[in-house]
Amino acid sequence: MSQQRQGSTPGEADGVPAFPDLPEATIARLPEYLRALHHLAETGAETVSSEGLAAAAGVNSAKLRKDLSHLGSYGTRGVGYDVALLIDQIEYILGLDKNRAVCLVGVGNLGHALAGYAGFASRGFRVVALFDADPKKVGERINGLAVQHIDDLDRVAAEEGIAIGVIATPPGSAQAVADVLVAAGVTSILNFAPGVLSVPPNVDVRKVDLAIELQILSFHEHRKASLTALPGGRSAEGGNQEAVGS
Amino acid sequence: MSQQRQGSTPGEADGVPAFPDLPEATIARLPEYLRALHHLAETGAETVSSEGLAAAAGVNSAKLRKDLSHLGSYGTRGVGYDVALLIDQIEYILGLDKNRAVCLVGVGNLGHALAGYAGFASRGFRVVALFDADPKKVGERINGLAVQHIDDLDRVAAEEGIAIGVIATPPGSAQAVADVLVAAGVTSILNFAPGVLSVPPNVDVRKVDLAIELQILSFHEHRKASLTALPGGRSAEGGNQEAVGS
DNA sequence: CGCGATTTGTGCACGCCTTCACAAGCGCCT
DNA sequence: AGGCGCTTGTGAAGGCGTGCACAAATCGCG
Ligand SMILES: NC(=O)c1ccc[n+]([C@@H]2O[C@H](COP(=O)([O-])OP(=O)(O)OC[C@H]3O[C@@H](n4cnc5c(N)ncnc54)[C@H](O)[C@@H]3O)[C@@H](O)[C@H]2O)c1
Ligand SMILES: NC(=O)c1ccc[n+]([C@@H]2O[C@H](COP(=O)([O-])OP(=O)(O)OC[C@H]3O[C@@H](n4cnc5c(N)ncnc54)[C@H](O)[C@@H]3O)[C@@H](O)[C@H]2O)c1
Repeated sequence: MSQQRQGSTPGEADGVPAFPDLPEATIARLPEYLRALHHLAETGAETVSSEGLAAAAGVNSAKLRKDLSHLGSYGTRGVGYDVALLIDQIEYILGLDKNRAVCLVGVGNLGHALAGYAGFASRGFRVVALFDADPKKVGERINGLAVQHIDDLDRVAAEEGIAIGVIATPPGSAQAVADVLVAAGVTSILNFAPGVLSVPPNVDVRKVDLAIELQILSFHEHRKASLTALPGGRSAEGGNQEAVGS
Repeated sequence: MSQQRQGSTPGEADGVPAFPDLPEATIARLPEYLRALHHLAETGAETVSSEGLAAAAGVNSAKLRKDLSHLGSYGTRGVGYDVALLIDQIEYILGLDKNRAVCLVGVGNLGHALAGYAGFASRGFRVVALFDADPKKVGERINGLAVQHIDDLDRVAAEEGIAIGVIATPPGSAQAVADVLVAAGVTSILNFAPGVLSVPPNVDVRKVDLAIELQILSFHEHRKASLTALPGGRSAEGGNQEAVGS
């Protein structure tokens, strides 16, 4: 009710707590901090300094402090951050305490691997439904979950309260599947099919394209090769030489 | 004008052509332009305007023009860009004309899917070797390629000239595998295991973490939910397609 | 009780990236 | 041949993110 922009503590038992608008870059790093924190917690650490956590997450310590400062003051000067408390905070901000329901569309080569992936459940998500358009796939059970026909998506999504959908179909079907998901009320999509999806502005799309990742790496290979080729004149590329630098 | 070494065509028979240092953000988008261009080429388009290509790639047209301008002037004012020429240009810059050899380590749930993925070959990469530490997996054939023991990685990488490695092992093994790859002369790594890899500065690492992607989506779900819970006001303005590549 | 060691939180400056707006260039039509 | 419409390429401005450097805050200890 009294949600002023000055609300401060998010753990507030006030129904709808103040929601800080974090920079997008910060949001993208929070999951990495969270993973590092869980790892620390398992090793028994109770507190951690910004320096230590930054190292575990692979970032600059100043950046980490600034990121964490955006979600409130949860550190103690001279001591560090309380690991358990920080985990709760980040999980709250990311909305992971909701144990969100996720559905997966396209149980092919990749979808099969995703459906059996334990890393989802351990990080705050429940895969509650699998869909495919191929009648031969429907009924197949993966990890105790039966593949359903995509025509049932609308109904199942409503029943299970699914807000996040994962697309693992061929590129040609991705837009159609996205349309089905959106029509079913899904407002977040993770897309593995190469290509651009068109969705309403209230729907968030993130894409994962392995070929793009490899092509970026390839660029740097190309760049590195052209650099090493400059001084010597060796036409590299193909023969592999040992690591230079430290 | 301000640049001194510029204007060199890629097909230059000069051995080592000038290599423009593109902004990292531009590099990350080139693969998306390339995919869109291939799609256009298949539909028979000979030229495309910055507006049209930008729409196909899901970006702003000014951004696209600036990106392309970094690799030279390959457009024609009043007409647009020559599709075939631009494809060649981008593929050259990304080093895709080399048809790079890639190896995959960890033929488990995910690795199996990756090994059978046709999207690598069609986008400029050859998966030439599969490795695993499990004796039961060694010898298994996937897509005509036999799984080899990771102890052979060093030898095979040298034979095949492998510069790019993909890690699909459990997180606990990822660092050890990275060390093996680096020792074998691999200078680019795509890592699917959650966690931070430590590698020499001349080695590039890109990571793909599905849980992170979902958690970012979860944050936006949380944000959207808290907005609709507030008294009226602004409905989410939301970004369209955002792709934050690492 | 006060002091020094330690670590957080942040003001600030810098550089990168995005976006706008428009002059320059090109082809086509008259 | 000349003008007109279209599109590229780019200067400039603004915004965002990063990293430095330091004051403020806290704890432990004498
Ligand atoms: N396999 C990989 O390692 C890999 C890696 C990166 C990206 N991808 C991408 O992921 C997607 C899936 O790849 P894959 O190898 O699993 O392909 P696949 O052909 O093995 O599986 C696709 C599945 O989607 C189903 N499908 C097709 N149209 C559908 C529709 N309209 N509705 C519901 N289901 C439908 C098919 O029945 C099939 O089961 C592709 O876009 C591919 O480019 C795959
Ligand atoms: N399965 C998925 O959909 C999925 C999704 C996202 C991320 N991941 C990540 O990808 C990785 C692999 O996942 P998975 O489900 O395929 O696991 P998995 O257990 O099915 O497969 C792992 C494979 O790696 C092999 N391996 C283990 N140690 C090795 C070593 N030192 N050298 C070589 N090979 C070794 C194992 O023998 C096994 O075959 C994990 O880190 C996981 O977190 C998986």
